[in-house]
Amino acid sequence: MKPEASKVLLMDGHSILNRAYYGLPDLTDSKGRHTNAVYGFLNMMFKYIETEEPTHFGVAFDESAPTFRHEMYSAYKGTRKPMDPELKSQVPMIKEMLTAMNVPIFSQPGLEADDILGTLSKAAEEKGMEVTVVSGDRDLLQLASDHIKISIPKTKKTGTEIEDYYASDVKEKKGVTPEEFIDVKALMGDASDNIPGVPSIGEKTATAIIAQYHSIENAHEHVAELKPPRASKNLEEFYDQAVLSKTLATIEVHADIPFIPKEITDDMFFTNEAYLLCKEWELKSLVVRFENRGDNKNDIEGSFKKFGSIEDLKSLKEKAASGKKYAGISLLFLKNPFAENMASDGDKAGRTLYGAAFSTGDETGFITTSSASEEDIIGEIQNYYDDGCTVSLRGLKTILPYFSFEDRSRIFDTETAAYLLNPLAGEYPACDIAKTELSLIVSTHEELFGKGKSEKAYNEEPEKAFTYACYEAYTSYAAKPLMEEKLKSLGMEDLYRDIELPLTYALYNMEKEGLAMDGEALKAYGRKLGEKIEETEKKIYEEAGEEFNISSPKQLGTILFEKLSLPYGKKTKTGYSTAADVLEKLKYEYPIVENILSYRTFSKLKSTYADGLLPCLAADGRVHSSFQQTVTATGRISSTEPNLQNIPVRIEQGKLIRKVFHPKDGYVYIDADYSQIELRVLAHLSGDPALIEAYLNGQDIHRSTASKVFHKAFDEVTELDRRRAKAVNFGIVYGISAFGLSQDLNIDRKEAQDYIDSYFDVYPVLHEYIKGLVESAKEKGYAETLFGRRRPVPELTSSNFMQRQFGERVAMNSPVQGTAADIIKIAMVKVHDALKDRGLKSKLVLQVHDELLIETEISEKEEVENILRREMENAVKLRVPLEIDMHEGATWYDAK
DNA sequence: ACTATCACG
DNA sequence: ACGTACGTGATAGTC
Repeated sequence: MKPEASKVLLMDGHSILNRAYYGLPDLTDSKGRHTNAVYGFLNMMFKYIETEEPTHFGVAFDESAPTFRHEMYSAYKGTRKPMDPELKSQVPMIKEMLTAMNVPIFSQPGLEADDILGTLSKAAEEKGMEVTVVSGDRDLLQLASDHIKISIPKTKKTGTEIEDYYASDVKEKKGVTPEEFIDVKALMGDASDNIPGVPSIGEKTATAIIAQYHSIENAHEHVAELKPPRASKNLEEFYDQAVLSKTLATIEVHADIPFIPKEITDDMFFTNEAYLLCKEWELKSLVVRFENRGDNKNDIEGSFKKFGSIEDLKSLKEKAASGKKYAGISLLFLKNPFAENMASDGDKAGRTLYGAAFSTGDETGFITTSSASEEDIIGEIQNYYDDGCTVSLRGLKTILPYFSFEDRSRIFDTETAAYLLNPLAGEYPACDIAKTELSLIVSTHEELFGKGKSEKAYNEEPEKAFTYACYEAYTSYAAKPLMEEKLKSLGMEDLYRDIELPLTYALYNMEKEGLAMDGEALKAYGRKLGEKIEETEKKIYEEAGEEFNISSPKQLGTILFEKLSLPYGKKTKTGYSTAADVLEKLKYEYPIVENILSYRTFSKLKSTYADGLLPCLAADGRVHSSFQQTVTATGRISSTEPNLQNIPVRIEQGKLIRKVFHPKDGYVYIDADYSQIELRVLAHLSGDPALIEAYLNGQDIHRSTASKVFHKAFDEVTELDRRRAKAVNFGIVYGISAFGLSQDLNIDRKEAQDYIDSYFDVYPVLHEYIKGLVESAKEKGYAETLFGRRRPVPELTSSNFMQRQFGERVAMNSPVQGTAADIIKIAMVKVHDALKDRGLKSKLVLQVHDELLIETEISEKEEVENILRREMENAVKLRVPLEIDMHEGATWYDAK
């Protein structure tokens, strides 16, 4: 193709906007405008402009007025489902943006975008131009030719994939020519376009018929020969409908449109008006695109240097130490090739340093362990810190094994800060921090090294490792002051400095200590479960009359609800529900169900706990779980590999597993857990006098609630009353709903609603408070804890009733769960620091949301108990006392 | 990769 | 008319 050949790019406006809307997560600017579809559309547009390099460009939109084809089919079927308001609001926005960019918009009353695209592409082809039509709609394939390419972007989890179709590709992939594709559609119909088609003919049959006969008219002539017979019969009967369908499916290519696509000139796209819109809608990466136009690369990348020796790092470090006195750093690690043989000891766990970047903003340098020793590199950075300088980094917990950063006030962790600023993101890689805080576009780890993300890639591609580390160090440097400012203005400065950052140290030490586990005892426990499973399995097969996979909900459902025809309760989208609450109701009448429940219990215990924990046992005889500080929406921590926060305790057979966790010789466990911390938090936050008084009097809170709600004397409350009141108390904490409560108590919804109503009559102040929480979250857009931790609740503005309802429960629950999380974090930090400051041998080894476990040296028992009680009960002063239960034991089982 | 289930708070 | 209790993580089965 001649380079000066004209090339037209046409986009299907609504279709691409639609794809972008459903393909991207919800994005809003600070004024609450939804922008994800606009953002996705523009990114897609620029991608095509860059890869296709067209000379002419335009975007087609449907007119909102009903069109000829719409009217014709509306006789057949009802209406399309209405557009989400969040998407609808973005239609005028994208048009405004395109207009600002001087991009021509084609739309005309009475014409659909398809017809415009059809007419324009054929007209362009006649003029000898190459054409690319971008749409998410496969109907457009009928327009493909040798010079007209239909390009269909697909947004997948893995990124955007593009399918391109010239006429030959349509033939190859669809088995028919573009023209014949219309006839295929006329036969198979299209529910979303309300094209009726012919009954019983689907895509396969339609394609086969048209491939042989080329048109519906010709197929009709040979209707007697058609296979299968049903298709033959139906085509005869519904031929009129097929002819109409063909009309409906045919895209107009001779519409009367006076416009031609506009030639792309310098004044298209990057106009000042468009720039201002990007800024207003906070489309940060587009703002950057505008600002960086001309010099493709970000300016700072030019300042990145490779250090050839430790002297280079030293001189930059010294310059920094005498100047601004703070720097960003980034360390890259390799998986140690011997890691498999050296079981994790919770410390430098199978890692070796590949290189480190050091950034002072103006200058950023990277040094690898091929030009300096690991000791020297670490030493220089440690030295810099020891000179009283401040270090900003990302992921403090993984870096702590290499340094001694005792003075926390001179450490800034961008990851933790980013989590506080938005706890919903899930992950906080440097590229996201750069984008959010600096409007800087940086390649992601995956973009640079691919999906496998094996750390070996650093050795194979040192250039990329260099770029990656420098950007991370630079980002940590540049984002620090901005993030600190944000934390301050949002009132989260103390939360960050006094709670989260010190907590990282406590979590690091907990991971390092680990929990001692008796591998042999665990194996024996596993064997015992194995026997139980076999026994139970036999009984089930006997009762079912056949062998099947009991662990397969699908097979189990078939056996129970079809073969044995038990009454089924709920259904899931894939079949019958076999969840425990359904089976629970059947177990008294059907012995097989009881055995199935036992089987479930045993196999859960064996697979997840007995077998699951064994590979986690490190060479030092201990289990080193990872504690995640930046995962949960509410501020709790989580535990992985293994999860030590869900070790069985409620179930008798499961509880036994706690006997395999035992302290080392000369030590005992001391376990302390808060008593009803969430309900106490709620009493404090709401200020409800009735609730507060019950706690001040040291009453059994559930009994007290039952006595009030059911109007009975305290001593006359039955166990059932108490159990119900307890469920309501829990429900309140979760953001109560009558349905949820009725499920939990196995009562009907009406009765559950009565309980809730009576509950709120008894605690009117609490009721007002809870209503206020929802109001406040709606107004501010987030829920917050006593210590200022925020959780955005975007669901509250959703157009979906269910989503909004969920948002309301979140608004009620997050401040309670979150404040409780804040409190135990404070206690953890205080306990951890107290043990350390006194030089005790006893160590904090586990946190389970409202519980702390300390491996206690025997002679330190009393001191540890004092510390635990004091720091936990006085972590914060509330209107009600915080109480703990504390036990000691020779195993975790005994300490509960 | 997704769903169903179930362990914990 | 709908279909839900809040917050997690691991496993097995299915696609």
